Amino acid sequence: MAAGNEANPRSRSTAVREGTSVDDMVTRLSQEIVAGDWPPGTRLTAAGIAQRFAVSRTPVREAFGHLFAMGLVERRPNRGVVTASIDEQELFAMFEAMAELEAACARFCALRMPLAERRALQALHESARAWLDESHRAQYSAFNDRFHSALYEGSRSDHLIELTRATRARLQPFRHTQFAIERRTLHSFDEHAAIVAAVVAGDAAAAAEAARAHVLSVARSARCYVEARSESAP
Amino acid sequence: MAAGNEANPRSRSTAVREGTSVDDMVTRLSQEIVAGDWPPGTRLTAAGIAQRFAVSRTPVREAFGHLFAMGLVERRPNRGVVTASIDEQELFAMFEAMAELEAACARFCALRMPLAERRALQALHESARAWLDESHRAQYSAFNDRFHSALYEGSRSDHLIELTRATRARLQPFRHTQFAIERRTLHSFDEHAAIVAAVVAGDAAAAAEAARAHVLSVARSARCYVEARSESAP
DNA sequence: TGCCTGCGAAGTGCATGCACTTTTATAAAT
DNA sequence: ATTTATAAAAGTGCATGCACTTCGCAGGCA
Repeated sequence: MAAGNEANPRSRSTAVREGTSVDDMVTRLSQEIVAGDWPPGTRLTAAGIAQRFAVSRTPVREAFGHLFAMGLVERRPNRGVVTASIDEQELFAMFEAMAELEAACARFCALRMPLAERRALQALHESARAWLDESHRAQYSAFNDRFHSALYEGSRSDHLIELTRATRARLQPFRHTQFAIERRTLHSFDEHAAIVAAVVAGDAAAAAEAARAHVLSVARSARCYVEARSESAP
Repeated sequence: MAAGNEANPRSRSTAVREGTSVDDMVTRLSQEIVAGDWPPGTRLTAAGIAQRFAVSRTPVREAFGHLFAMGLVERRPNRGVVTASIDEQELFAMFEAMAELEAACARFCALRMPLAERRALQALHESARAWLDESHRAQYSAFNDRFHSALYEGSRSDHLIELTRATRARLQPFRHTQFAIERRTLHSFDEHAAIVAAVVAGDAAAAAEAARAHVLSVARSARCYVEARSESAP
């Protein structure tokens, strides 16, 4: 159902003490869940995953712990883990929280970003003009990631950045689809422009409001997408 | 150093399948770390903890994973876990994020709390008058927890509530001490009053600002406390 | 004396086995 | 035919063993 079999029997001696076998599994599994390879509710058996990654069940259980902490799977005592399902209400709640987090980041940017960094943010934003056309969807998506990262980092508030990134990661599969919607790229660019203008002007309230509006706008697009998908395959 | 030895050899048969041995350890260890029983940087050995809780090292490792996810310990590959140390800068970053989170909660309260709940919040706040005196410090602290919880729940935004609670938990040991400071209780009460007034009035911006100011005020108290402690025992 | 080197203890990380629980398949009874 | 009882299969959760890594310390060398 998901990616192929990685049971690559590289000489055991190299696998031992690799030190990252758990992290490796966490990375791959989270990517797959987030990408939608495993439909919500899919049961993940320790033995199955262990075989796939050619390790024993012990590290797999540890990896499950990480995935649980990330909110990507649900744990039921004595009954294993299943991939988490996000219903529409939870999804909107997460976008709502995301909007507040990004608003806080934008607010701090407006308050304390150094002048050079404000100019850099503006330049980054302007650079996206080249990717506005539908044919450069991938490039615009990559730019979008950089833009939002710059907004987070600009807040200079490590814990806020951490929370924002974590929430963003969980929303990844739903944000990712937004640019499939007609003209969304243009709206996104305009909304970014409002954020940048407020940050450059040092207007904290306006920056927060613009960032909030932007995320909620993305949320509406995602909601359309989810509704469309759930109708097509109920 | 921390609590006593729980190696209670209850008949193995009851311990088996208890289903909660890991959760139990996580709860206890997190409480102890948060309470400061284990000074930051203390090394936690799997064997030691296993002996203390009368389990094997496997569930202990799983518990370590949870503690790591909570940010209470740091993990170094092949070198075990040590209790996390929060330096002053990180501490302030967390309070800063907390201020934004509570501001967002207060904002949503002002926007969407039902009338009955606003009245309940006001009543809860008023009830604290009875505990303003220094001699009722414990009662005021308990009230304070309820008040903030009501503010989170009132936001009606599950993910935001989750983030706020998680951050609050990590700040617990530092918030906890605030009421040791002279007259802090009175300031706290006044700040709460401002939040309540804005929420009741439905003024989102004022509610957010009042909540933010309140948390930052707590942060200043905590900072004084940390500075005092680090001077006394360097 | 100061720096490297190799040994040993301590401790992590993973594999495996087993007891127990849940689930599924099968058989009996109404 | 449907429901209930039962047994086997599948799978979780923990204990234990062992290979490997790290760290501390004594002895060799300059």
